[in-house]
Formats: sequence, C-alpha cells, structure tokens
Amino acid sequence: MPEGHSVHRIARQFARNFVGRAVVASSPQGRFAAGASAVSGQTMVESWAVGKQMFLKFESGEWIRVHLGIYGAWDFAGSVELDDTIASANGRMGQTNMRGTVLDADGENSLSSIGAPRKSRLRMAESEKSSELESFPPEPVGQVRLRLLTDSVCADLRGPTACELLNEDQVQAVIAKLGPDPQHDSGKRAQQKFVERLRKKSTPVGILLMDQSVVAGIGNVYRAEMLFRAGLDPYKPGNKLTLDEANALWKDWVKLLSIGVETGQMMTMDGLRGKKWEAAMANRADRHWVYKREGLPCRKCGTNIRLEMMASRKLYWCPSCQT
DNA sequence: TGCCCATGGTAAT
DNA sequence: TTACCCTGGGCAG
Repeated sequence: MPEGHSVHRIARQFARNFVGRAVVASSPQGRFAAGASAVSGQTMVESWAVGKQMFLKFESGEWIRVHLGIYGAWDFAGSVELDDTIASANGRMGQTNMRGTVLDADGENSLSSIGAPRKSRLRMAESEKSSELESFPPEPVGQVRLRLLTDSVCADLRGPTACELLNEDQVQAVIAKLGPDPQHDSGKRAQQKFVERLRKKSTPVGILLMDQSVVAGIGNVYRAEMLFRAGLDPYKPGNKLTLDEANALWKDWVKLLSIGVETGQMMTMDGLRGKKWEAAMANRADRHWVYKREGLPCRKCGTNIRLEMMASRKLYWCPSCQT
C-alpha cells in the first residue's frame, strides 16, 4: 500500500536492475498477455515515477504504466542489486519484497522472510527454502499480472490497479493530469504550480492534499501527518490558505518524501535522535504524530486525537493543535 | 479459519 | 456516495 515514496524506490530498483538489459516479459495470469508480448525481448531504456505511478520505457518507444493501488505489489527475486541511493539497512520498499534480501513487513530485519514474502511460504522448511533460492526464475506465486525477467533478476507484479501499454503521447497525457512531484519536477516552478492549485479552490485542504492533480504522491498517511506538522485544520478551504502556509506545505512534502525515498518508511516525526529514532524506525506506532492514533493523547498537547471520514477516507487530526 | 481492514483510484449510481 | 478491483496482515473465535 504505497504512497509516492515507495513507488520511487521501486522505479530506482528497475533502473538499477533492468534498464540497459534485455527483458523477457510475460503475464502468467494472462490479463496482461498482449502488453507483455509487445515488449518482450526488448531492452528497457528508462524507469521513473511520478507520484504513485511508475513508467517503464522500452527500446521500441513503448511504455508500461503501473499503478499499484491499494493491493498491488512487486516481488523481486534473484541477484537483486540495491540502488545506491537507497539505504540498504531495513531495505523494505513499501509493498515491494525482495526474495534473497533480508526484509520484513515493518522494516525490521527478519531472516524468516528470506525467499518468502508470502505468509504461506514463511512456513517452508529450511531445505525447501534453499532449493527455491537455487531455482531461477522461481515459480509464479498467486496471480502474477506481469513478470519481467533478465538473466539474473525477476520481478513479479500482483494486484495492481493499473498495468497498461502506452505510447509516448499517452504517457504525456497521463503526466499532464498529475500535479507536481518533487522527485520528478524539482525547482521553483513545481512549487509554484502546487501553491497555485492548492489556493485556487474552496475545497478543504485535507482533500486537496490527496488530490493527485494538485500534488502527486501524497496519500492518507502523509496527508494527516503533514497537516498536523503544519498546525492546519484539515477543513480549512484551500483559498483561505496564506502564501506562507502553502509554501511551507510544499517544503515539508519535499522533506518528508526525501526521507521516505531514502529510508523506505513514512517517518513523519523527524528531529528524533538516538534511541527515539531507532524506536520509531522499528515500530510503526512510534512513527507518526496522529495517523492511526484516534482516541490517544496528542503527542504535543494531550488532547485526544480525532478520527473522522473525509471524502470517504479516514482523517486523523488534533483539534487543539490544528486550527 | 474466516472475517475485516488498508498507505488508491475509477466507474457506476 | 457507493461498489468494485483484488491482495495480505491482523485478529477474533
């Protein structure tokens, strides 16, 4: 269940392990058979993400667009090289698991997950584990929509909201609909675009931050946490935000996204040191100001954190700190 | 074992 | 606003 940071990490993994190599593509499940066969045998030439969407370009000029949605996941297997820009400790990548690498659902190191991201496989005997690691590529597990394979690395895609073949124009059309993403559009123009779109409408800022055409990549966790960090009432209309408030939100997103891409975790309580930082990295419950903390005392003022539905998503906030 | 829920998004209503 | 897509983790029983 990735927000923007994990998709960028996955795109970097493809850049590191697939770009420049010939790729055999298939759809074991069958639902992307035509798209897979269109690119199979070609060299992958680009891999990058905008917001929660990832784009893989092949030498023919065709692209695959993938949106993981809430269930989607990539599993990497084989001799996977970690991207240099990604911290190798606690190397979990959102929903992405990598067989052969030490990973765990909460970013904790766990030998049990070697070779087996799926629960059913965690119970495999040691002998079975080692034999599975030896066979490459592994047997597809579950409904694999798309499998991408090089000599040494295999990536399986399951349960995505979107996986489709696009041409250059179609890719540009998708991107045109998205708001700026600091990891893709750096600089003042991206910030200006965000500020402009945020302050245009009377829609509550809590909804605007989740609107991918305003800013690409923010999801429900970052939304709640950013509003708390800014001390903003989620119901404040976008067009009532001051220029300073809007600029500060962008700067905070740049910072949080960068931490997320580097660590693979949505660490929103930055400024922690030593043991507190370690505890937060190890424990999801210690990582956030308000997210999933309804009924618990606010970490700053002690007021109970409130939970309400906003545009049919759960919104967590502190009514005292956020005004 | 079998529910419920989830860091999304779209299409139908 | 709701249904649906479709997967895995958590947890009650």
